[in-house]
Amino acid sequence: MSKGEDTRGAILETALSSASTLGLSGLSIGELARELQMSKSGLFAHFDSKEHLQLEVLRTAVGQFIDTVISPALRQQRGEPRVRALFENWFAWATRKSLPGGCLFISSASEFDDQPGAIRDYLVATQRDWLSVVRHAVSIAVEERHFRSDLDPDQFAHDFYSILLAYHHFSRLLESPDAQERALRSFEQLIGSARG
Amino acid sequence: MSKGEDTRGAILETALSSASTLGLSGLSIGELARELQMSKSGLFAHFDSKEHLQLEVLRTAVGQFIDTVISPALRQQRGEPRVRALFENWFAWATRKSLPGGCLFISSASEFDDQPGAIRDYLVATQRDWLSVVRHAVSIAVEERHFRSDLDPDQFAHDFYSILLAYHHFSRLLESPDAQERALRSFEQLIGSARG
DNA sequence: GACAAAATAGAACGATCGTTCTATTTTGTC
DNA sequence: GACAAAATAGAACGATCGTTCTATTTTGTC
Repeated sequence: MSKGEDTRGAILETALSSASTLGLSGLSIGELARELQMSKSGLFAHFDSKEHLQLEVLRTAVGQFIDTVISPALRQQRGEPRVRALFENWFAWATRKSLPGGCLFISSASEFDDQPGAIRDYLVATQRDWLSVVRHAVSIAVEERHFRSDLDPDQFAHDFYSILLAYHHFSRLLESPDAQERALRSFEQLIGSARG
Repeated sequence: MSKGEDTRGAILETALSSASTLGLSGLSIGELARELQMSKSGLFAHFDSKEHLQLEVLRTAVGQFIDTVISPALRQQRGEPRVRALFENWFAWATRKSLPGGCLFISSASEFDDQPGAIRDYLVATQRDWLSVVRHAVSIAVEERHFRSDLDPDQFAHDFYSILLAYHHFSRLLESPDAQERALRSFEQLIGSARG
């Protein structure tokens, strides 16, 4: 790994962490340079534009999401266990130390839902991918007869993600101490109704 | 109504609308002044600080929320009809023309969940109030024997709001055409399980 | 260690930010 | 319509924004 790639990686780590609390738009090249003790122009040279930096931050987050949430789940047994793993791993993701402000995808969602452009497009694609990973795991669980055959995997994926969205909202803004417990309960109910 | 109050009201209307798409932090006094064809300093004089302007925008939104969602629901029959009205009225709120960017409370939530201060405090208080309005309507429905007696109104309010949060996410970012239909279906299921 | 290439720093750009100050205009009352 | 009060405008502030340019330093290769 060359020096440049090293620096670039360090910048993206720091930027990801601060984007999770300040939002992607809240990122400031000057502020990042100060944190990393380098010059604005030196930092800028790695990305050519702020939007490109923001996209790279999102790509970094996607990489971590795959490593933390998706890949470990794929190593679990097909069917219900894998669906459960996706759910549990997501919590590990949303509470990991490198994301002090919670899931970057969720916080960026309302930030960019009205801002057309490359960032919004990438966010939308990412969310669609995530939903289809869940949907696919669910249809495998139907195949394996862990879930009932008339289950709608699309609706399940939707309800699955709803639980996570609500958890994020309640735990971060309202600081409800029972947010996680509630999410777990909702999830068990969802699984229960899927078993039929 | 004096001239000053008139202007102030017009500023808040415009600011609310643009905050719904750009976020509360995205508000710019210079940009607002341009839209309203007045001077920055003339506009500024009404609020004394940007944070105060942001708080007043939120207060304006709360007023509209009460008028659109809560008051009409309180005029409905106690019990399940009132709970239904709260749900339906919320959709009118989230799609109203003065909020082109959707519900300001939801978009501000992830924007300020990591920014301590008066705005965050006010948002938290607002969300708590809203949840307790729902909770109260639900316990009345229990009293009226529309819902089963062992129903947990707190959990119901949580699930109720989860549906709205998910709808907001899916309809705004992913532009799912079936988001509302899905929300309605989830709501009917929630009501069904509450009847017991 | 010479040397080109890669990485970083420094200074400056035009633009915009929120805010303060003073001057001017408009409003409402007698 | 005179007159004080209220509302608005204008100019300027220091700070920060993303970006561009040129100069310097550091890296990696022979």
